[in-house]
Amino acid sequence: MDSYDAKTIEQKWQALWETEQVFHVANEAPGDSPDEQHFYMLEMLPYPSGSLHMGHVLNYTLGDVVTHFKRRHGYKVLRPMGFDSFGLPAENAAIKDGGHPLEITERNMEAIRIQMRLMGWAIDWQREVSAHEPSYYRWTQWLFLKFFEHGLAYRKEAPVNWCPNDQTVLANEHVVDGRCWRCGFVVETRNMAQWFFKITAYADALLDDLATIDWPDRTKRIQTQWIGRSQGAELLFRVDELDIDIPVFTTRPDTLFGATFFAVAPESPLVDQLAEGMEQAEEVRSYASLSAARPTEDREQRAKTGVFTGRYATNPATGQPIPIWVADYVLMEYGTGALMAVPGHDDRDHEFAETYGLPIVSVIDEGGKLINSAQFDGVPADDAKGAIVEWLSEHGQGKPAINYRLRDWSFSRQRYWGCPIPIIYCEEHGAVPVPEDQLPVLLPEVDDYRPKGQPPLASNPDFINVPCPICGKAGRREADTMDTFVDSSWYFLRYTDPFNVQAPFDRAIADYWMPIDQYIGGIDHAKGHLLYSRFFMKALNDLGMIGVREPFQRLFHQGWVLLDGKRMSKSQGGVSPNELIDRFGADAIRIYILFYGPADQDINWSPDGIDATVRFIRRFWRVVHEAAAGPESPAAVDTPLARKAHETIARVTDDIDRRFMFNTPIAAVMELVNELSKAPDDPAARFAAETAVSVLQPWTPHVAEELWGVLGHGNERLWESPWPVADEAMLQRDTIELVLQVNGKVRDRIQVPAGLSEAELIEHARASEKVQAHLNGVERRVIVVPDKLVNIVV
RNA sequence: GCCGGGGUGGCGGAACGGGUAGACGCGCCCGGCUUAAAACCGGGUGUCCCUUCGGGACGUGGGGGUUCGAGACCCUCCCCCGGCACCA
Repeated sequence: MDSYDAKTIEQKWQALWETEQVFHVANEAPGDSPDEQHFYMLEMLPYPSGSLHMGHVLNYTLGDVVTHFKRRHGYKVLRPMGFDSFGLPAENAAIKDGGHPLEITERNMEAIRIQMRLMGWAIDWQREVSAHEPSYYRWTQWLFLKFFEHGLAYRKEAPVNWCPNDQTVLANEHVVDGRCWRCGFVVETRNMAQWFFKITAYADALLDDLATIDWPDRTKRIQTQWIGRSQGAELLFRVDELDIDIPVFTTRPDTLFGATFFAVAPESPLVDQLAEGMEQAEEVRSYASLSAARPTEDREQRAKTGVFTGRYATNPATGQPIPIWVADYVLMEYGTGALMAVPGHDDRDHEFAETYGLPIVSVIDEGGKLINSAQFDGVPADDAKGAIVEWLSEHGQGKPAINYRLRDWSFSRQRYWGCPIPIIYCEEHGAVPVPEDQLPVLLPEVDDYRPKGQPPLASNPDFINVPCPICGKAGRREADTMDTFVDSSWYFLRYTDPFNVQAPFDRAIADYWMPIDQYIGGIDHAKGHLLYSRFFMKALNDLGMIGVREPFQRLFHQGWVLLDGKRMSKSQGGVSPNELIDRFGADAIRIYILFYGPADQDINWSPDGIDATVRFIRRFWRVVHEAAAGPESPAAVDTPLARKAHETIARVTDDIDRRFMFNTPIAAVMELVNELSKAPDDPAARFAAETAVSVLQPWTPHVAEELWGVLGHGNERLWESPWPVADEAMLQRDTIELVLQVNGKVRDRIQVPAGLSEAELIEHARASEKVQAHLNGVERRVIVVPDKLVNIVV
């Protein structure tokens, strides 16, 4: 017996897998084996800003176990890999260290490919896709044009989030606590013409379809809250002097009779209109411009302020005039930018009314019924909501309405390293799409891609100055590039058909594989990537390009690998998977990262225990070799060890398949190996060894393959051998341990034959001396759980 | 403020439908092998008490409850983590 040498074994099998491309799956010709079971396994693709860290190792090893498990159940498994290769980190690295983003990106990609091969992950490398390659982004541009054509991508001037450090606009999803999610700088609001995807058109679909997918509740909740659907009403408040009706959104139409003033956001275009011609016009305008300029971040911290415009609106319920104020607690971006203020039933309105001495009227009593509300007095508030809206709607002053928190996705970025937006601006024709046959619009070389507030592409005249596709007169290309989240919103579709030069993907092929059966990635993408991709899918479905409406049928979030309490990242360094592979071997690392605990739980990184994993593999190696030296196990051998082996098959299978547990199967195999080492002469020893090797294979594909050969299966390939099936009969026990309790306390444990009647079990219980010692008193009751326990209550 | 997740030995965790708490592993202790160490092998290891063979009490963040029986269910409090947040 040779001693276990991870490096030699791992190199040997990795070389074979690569040479024979064993993890490649081909697309069937249309009509071929339509009944074949297939499975699309995907983990979120890496961002090549450095090499992989232990968080990736966890992510991709999880996917790898599922891949092997499904393959060995006869599924045709698509498990591709690619790179989210456009984006700021590569560009920032290039600016910092010199060099070109392309060079840095491709260098990192190559390092990651090498790491992935060293880990032994079962990836179909023939389908590799990278966002920055023209063969890919050509289709990102093409999809953008389709969206543009159908009004799903549009350009408008709007207040957007500006990161002063990265010198670019950010989507709402990437502003965290008022700061840039990448660099942590406080985000400013700027008015800029920007490109948006009309994700709000799908707000309801994005909410409703959550019911159709198997996702963690937590993630669904994050998306639900982010979309923020509120049911309420739109009510009109008339300003007679100006002959206008101002709409407001409210979720509490039942409190309308208590609306004692009206408030408008400082940024609202109404401010000018209201102030015009009033004696306090100057005061109002300067208040509005001052408070609008305040960073949103501290707006909520301060005491509420406001100024009276001198105008009045009519409360549609009471017919009374109520003063119109401009107030900084009114948000332009929510509802209509104006609100009816009900100080009696809203804390914020109350605070404002106290500050400025405005009337406070209570319209709901302690019993939840309306008061001071004319004909609605006595109506329960919940019923009054509908009743009041209905009453108003008869006069055209209100209607039911739904409001969302979700905003359209702003995706233009004033940076270099991204997908160019295929639009040409013409004085006469406006934003003109680049004709399809001229795609891709290649990202040109530029000398200086440092952020200067102006997009770097703007300073490249050869790129910018092009004729208008419609009239041929001088035009200008769009100089912004796309958010990288556009690239990653459809990459999983390209994997299905990566070489297509006619279309981003063939619908029949994509329909065959989609939706993704199992997606694995970090929960940090809950309201970004995972929402954007769902939007893309729905839009593509509506455009007739794909047959499904949800991209990720089942979703799992791996936990974070923490180093000193912080998430591992590439920049942080510290733990290099390469070094660990070199010292301990990939199989040991794979087991180590999955044995730590449940996969959705965070891991506090510590190298303690890696030694133990290597020790286990060595022990496994030795015990299997010993069993291999012994005789073949008879076909239907029935010994305690054989039963343990069957039980292990059942446990491992159930743990992966039903429970998505990856740590407990390792423990189950360890138990089997422990028993095997204690019973080397058991006739089932060889069978037990084969079982252990076979079910551990998804975790340790290299050493398992090697040991499969040692056990005499050298002509087979374990990675494509059927998953073992436990014999039900062998899972039945003929004796069981009966727990004997008195008053719910365990007093004895005895071995009895399985399947005894209640009376027989009670008889056994009474016969126990240890039970008898505690039976001092009147027996009141006996509880029997068949084949499990007897509890005598005295 | 609103919504949600979690708290089990010295440590990571197991216990899946209310039925043996602590599987498996780390660490530690004892022993074997060895000139020695490493490696490896065997045994022990929740806390406390009965000097013992054996046995007993307590024990899953605190308190209370339901139940023959609670880590699991209910109420309440404490602590940690996440999402949303002047969202009308």
